[in-house]
Amino acid sequence: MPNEASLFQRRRALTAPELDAIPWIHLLSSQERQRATEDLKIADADPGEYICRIGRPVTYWFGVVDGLLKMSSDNAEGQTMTFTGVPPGGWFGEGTAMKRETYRYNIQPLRKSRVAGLHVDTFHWLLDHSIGFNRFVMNQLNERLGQFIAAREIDRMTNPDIRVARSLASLFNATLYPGVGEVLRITQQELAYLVGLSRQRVNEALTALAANGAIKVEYGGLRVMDLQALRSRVTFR
DNA sequence: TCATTAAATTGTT
DNA sequence: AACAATTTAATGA
Repeated sequence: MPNEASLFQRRRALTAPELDAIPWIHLLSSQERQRATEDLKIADADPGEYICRIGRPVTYWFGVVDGLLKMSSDNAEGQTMTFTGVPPGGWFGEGTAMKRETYRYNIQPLRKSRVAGLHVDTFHWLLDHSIGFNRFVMNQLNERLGQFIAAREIDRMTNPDIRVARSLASLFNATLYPGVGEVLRITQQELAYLVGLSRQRVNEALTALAANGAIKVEYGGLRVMDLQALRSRVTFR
């Protein structure tokens, strides 16, 4: 069984474009950036592999460079409950990293992904030294709070079309996931896992959303045409 | 670079 | 859950 300890055994340094794509790197001074760059690691993660597990002590603050991850936890009955997906540009675990506690959820790739990691000690060093970094983390926490409130609302939705629409709107959050852009790379099967519907039903919902002009369905991905419509549309058909 | 083949994804029942 | 149709990725000349 692979675990997070083995993940960064396959690590390597980041290439220049990979480094450039990290949203917070540009907020640092040259000195801070140098320290962060020296510590940053990147690794390929396979589907099902654990990037972090509930209860394990925090060792890294993680970011998605490429691919798609899912954040989940296990409830009392042992059932797995998926909270959300994490698309490219997303960084997570800052709350736990700040408190140096143990992870509160499991993170696994839905497909082959490239994951970057910053050691928790370096994370704290940046918190102690960089105002730009603090601003990023604060903004991140604030946005995520909004996400979790939205997620609770989504859970109460019974209409599958609306569930899919709102979930998509969350994944297209430009602040939390700056790597996504216009096109979200996600298959209908992957989206089905995230929203907890069958692939068929997701396909039907996507067709309806496309008919409304909110998105365009592409092979292996979705293009946003009207993000507001995804967020606010109350009913379809 | 192009043609062929395999694999992945989508649309539908 | 199964199937056909479509798109992409991989392979090799």
